[in-house]
Amino acid sequence: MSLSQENRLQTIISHAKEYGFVFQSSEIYDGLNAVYDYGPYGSELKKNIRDDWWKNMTQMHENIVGIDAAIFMHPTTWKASGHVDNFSDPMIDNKDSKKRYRVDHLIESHAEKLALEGKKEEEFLLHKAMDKLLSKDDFAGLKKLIEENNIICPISETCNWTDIRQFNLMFSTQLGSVTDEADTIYLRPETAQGIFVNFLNVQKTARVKIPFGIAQTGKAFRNEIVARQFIFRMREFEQMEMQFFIRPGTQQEWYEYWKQERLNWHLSFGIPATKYRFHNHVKLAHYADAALDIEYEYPMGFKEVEGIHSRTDYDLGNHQKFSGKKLTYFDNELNKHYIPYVIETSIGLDRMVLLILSHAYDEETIKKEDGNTETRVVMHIPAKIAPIKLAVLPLIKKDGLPDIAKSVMNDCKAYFRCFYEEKDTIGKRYRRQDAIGTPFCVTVDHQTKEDNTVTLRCRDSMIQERLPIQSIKQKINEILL
RNA sequence: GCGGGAGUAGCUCAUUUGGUAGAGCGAUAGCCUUCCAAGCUAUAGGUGGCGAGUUCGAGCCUCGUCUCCCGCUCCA
Repeated sequence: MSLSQENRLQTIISHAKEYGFVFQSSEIYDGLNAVYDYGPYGSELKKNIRDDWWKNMTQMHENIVGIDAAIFMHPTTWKASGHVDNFSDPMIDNKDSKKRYRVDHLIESHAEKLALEGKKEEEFLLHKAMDKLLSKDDFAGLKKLIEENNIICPISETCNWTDIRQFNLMFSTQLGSVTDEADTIYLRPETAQGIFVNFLNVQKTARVKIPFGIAQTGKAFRNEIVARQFIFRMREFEQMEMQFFIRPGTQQEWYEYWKQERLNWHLSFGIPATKYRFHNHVKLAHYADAALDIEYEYPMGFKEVEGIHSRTDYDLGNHQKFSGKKLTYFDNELNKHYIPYVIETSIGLDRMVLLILSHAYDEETIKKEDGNTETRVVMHIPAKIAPIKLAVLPLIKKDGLPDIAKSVMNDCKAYFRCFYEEKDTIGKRYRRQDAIGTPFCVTVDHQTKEDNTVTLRCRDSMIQERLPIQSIKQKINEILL
């Protein structure tokens, strides 16, 4: 690898733009922070990854079924899930220590100090003022309260504060007429809740028995404080999630099972295992009793691409509580009702796209016949998810070669994505396909007219073999499976 | 959000101390070509991220703003 790591992400971003994988959103208007669009090849790649995941999770696991839930959900969903309470606190930063605090925590700790000093009256008044301002979301008033009480940062010991900002994880909007006391609804911050609220619908209609899983892919939205590193952390992103419902008490074994199963899926793309590692969570989220990340070594270091969470009965239990509807499962073998436990596998599709781009991008130094060397930019995208599977190329655009090539194209295009091109020299066309990760090129030459054979050129090895024209379709299909 | 760096053609960059923009690659059209980007011809493409200010004159100086990268911070 001739590229230094620090330039590598930048190089990949440039390549992704130049060859139609990823564009910045609304670029003609200077873009929108941390929002990106997928271009012609990027959207194919993303779709292929999604399809492969879907096939692996549903088709290959008989006890997993899919759903496609709406992005909008009843507002109470997010109270039950814990998102409303856990992720909407006003925060303030100290400009000297650069530390960020929850405003209520900061004021509370000052109140405690007052209490310790015996200043009960002041403590009472401070609490009262804080509660009043908090209930009105009066951030300016809260900041004034902090300054008037000379509440300092415990680290820098200064009172040099930024303005107070609300970090609400969820994007909100209004459903129905705004003048009509419309309810605030949220864009889902995770797809998982669409699965949980449909638990009984799915279980009964698909007639599945525990243990079973529900899979779903779809967009989720998080108003990240800091969203960066290209498509790694976006505010609008796509998740591929599966919630696996199990008997209480069996979560450890299923946790281990899915940990291995999911890693196997990653390795099925031919990516070296050394590029992956598990990271066990020490601090657990509010819903989990065990959690780990599957991390991949991106250009910017090991980062989470997928999470495996043991979510216990937290979600179903809370939805039962908030909805008043029973969400239990009757287990015939145990002859009893229970709220199932859940193991979740949750992967970021966009992170997976970046993973593949990072893995695939290569600048090869190759020797030419005249002894000089040159650089070949090639995307080693695993064949089964490559945007284009086969490029069909007439060696030159006369002598009837294009007609034969077009017939190959027409013969294959119903089975996998093909690309036809006759412009420029054959070498140039090969390199163009390398740059977008097309694993195979078929070239029609003059010999084709004599014996109905063509050459099949492999992207990674650059080796060509001569094959009967009729065998191409089947050959590519076999490799892709 | 704080600190640092950066925004000039699709990409990589250049424009000597301010004088109204160039190159390579790429793209498009055509010619030539029997297998790995470097033949020939022509064409397209930039209100220098955007907006103000200073100046006779701003890509270059000042301010604001947007966006990207890095570090810190945050992270279900």
